[in-house]
Amino acid sequence: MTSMPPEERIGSHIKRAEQALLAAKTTACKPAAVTVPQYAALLWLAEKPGISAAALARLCGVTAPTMNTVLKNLHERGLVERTPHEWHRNVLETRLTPEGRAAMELADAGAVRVERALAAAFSPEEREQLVALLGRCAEVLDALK
Amino acid sequence: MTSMPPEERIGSHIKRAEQALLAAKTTACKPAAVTVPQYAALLWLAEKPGISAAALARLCGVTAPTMNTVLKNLHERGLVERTPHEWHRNVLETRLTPEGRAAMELADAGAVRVERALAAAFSPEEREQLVALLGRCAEVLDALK
DNA sequence: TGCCAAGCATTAGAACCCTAACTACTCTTC
DNA sequence: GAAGAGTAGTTAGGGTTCTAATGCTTGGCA
Repeated sequence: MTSMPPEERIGSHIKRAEQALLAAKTTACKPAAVTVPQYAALLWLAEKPGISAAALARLCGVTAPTMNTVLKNLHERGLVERTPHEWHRNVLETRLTPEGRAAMELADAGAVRVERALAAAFSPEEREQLVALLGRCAEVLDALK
Repeated sequence: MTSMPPEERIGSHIKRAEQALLAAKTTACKPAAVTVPQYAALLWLAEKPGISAAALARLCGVTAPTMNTVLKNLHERGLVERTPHEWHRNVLETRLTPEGRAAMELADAGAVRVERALAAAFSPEEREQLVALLGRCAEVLDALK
């Protein structure tokens, strides 16, 4: 009595691929003892040292409170340090510690391995198609908001 | 110093599409006052009344403890009922209540609306391509496990 | 000068999701 | 009949995610 069978729902295929991706990245990040969101934050921090938590949240596609908890966990483990900004007393500048950089590089090696394996499964044209089609998905769904 | 730019990572495009999908479905489920995972559980329960929580978890692609918490929330709100199985005393049969069915139908209307809008953005050939490419993604990533 | 909008950080509360571990029951096999 | 395998349910604990709300600082504007 269902109005639309699961197989015909494009969303279920997107979700399935994303689940597999998350699982693969989780195991890839395991040697570094960080989670996937933690790795994402560390990766952006390596590229933009001293960024604010709010800006980092935007880059990672999460909300500020979410990034707050991620950074809290990273800070408790000594992977990042947070120092007050010179002028904007309210802003905390976040940076990688040496341990944080090491963890990021270890996790990145695993993540890149996953990405390379994924990319290797497609021809350059297929890759381009896939990215384009996914982009249109995001566009349509965002417009639906 | 990053080994691979984000734009070249197929995974980031998959994640982006999935995020947009989740956001769209979340708003679509809002009139029924259920979350997306709750809607997924209700949808399968409508199709397979009396299913066990473990089997439902497998259908929804989550673990048994996760489904346990989802069902607990649904049960507290009176959307599902759970009765002991006749023979297998250990099994709890889960069924929709009338309120649960109403919520499912309301949420399903919104979810189908999202799926139709998504499908309308592609030609039949493109749709087929997208599903095939996503399937290959899941396959490759699962093999990586 | 003083007010106010904007941005940053944080807390609280709810929900989801996982792994790990434990308990209970059924069914098969010896 | 009894041991073991398999399945179901649950608890515990850590982590991520959201919305809503609060407090703080800064900079623009009257």
